[in-house]
Amino acid sequence: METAELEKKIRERNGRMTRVRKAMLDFFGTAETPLTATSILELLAKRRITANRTTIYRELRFLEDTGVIHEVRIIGHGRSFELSGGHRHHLVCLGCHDVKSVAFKNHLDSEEERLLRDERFRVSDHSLEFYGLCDKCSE
Amino acid sequence: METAELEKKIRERNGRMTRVRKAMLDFFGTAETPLTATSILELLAKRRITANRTTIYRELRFLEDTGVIHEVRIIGHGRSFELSGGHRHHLVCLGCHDVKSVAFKNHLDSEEERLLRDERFRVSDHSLEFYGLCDKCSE
DNA sequence: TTAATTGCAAAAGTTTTGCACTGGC
DNA sequence: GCCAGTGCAAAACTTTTGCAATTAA
Repeated sequence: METAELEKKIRERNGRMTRVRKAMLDFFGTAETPLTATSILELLAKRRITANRTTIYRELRFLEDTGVIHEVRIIGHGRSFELSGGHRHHLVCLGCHDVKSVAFKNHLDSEEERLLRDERFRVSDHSLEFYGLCDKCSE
Repeated sequence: METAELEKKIRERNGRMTRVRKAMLDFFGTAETPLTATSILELLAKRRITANRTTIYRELRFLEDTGVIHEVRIIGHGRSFELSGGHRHHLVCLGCHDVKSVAFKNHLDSEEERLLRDERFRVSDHSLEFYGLCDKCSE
């Protein structure tokens, strides 16, 4: 999503461009991995920006409600979020515990059609995580 | 997994067949949805079995270390677990919040090969969740 | 100005740990 | 009897809520 588009979405919700919000949008825009409340606090600290943990949680909820970010759940990690659009697939290294978001088209459309037919389940979204070893951790 | 096979795995780890463990194996064996510590406590209560929450967490860890169960992470739900082998795919209804485990073969092998080639990521496992509306909640 | 945002304190929920006691085999 | 399993209390984390103070527009 473009920065301009993000700002537009936020304005629509009567959102203001505050110090913390701006920094968080920046973090989400550049991160290659989903972010947790705690990791966001650490990133803020590096930039010498002080913010209360409560503010981060409230901001995460706001950005999620606004559709700017979405939640990601990965085994062995805390509740995390990433920018909406495109992503939703992750490579989770069981060695160094790093998580990399990868954007790629996959062929789950036929699977989703099958679920609608056989299970009468109407898929609107999906998430896919691969667990294994990254290049560095493969020895 | 067969009950006999489960018991064997547990014996190998010097595990004993206790009241709580037996009940939990039964729950996991029959549940069609992943179970959380809290839902297990509720199931135990229905059977008039009293157990401390700490015991449940310790048992979950034991069964996970033993390879009997594995963790499942689903958006909007607490940390949950299900019996290992086969499953790993879930239909998550955004209406009633029910989660159904479904076993099916999928065609991610070529995707995993691609990840090894392009990303040098050695996949050992994956998890796939579909979010949407179940039959009842589709109106 | 004025409504959104924030900080702080407190509460609620989840998960882990230490230690002494109990119970399966 | 031995050692795995358990309960209890307490601690460590994570997330939410209420309220008063602050600030972007």
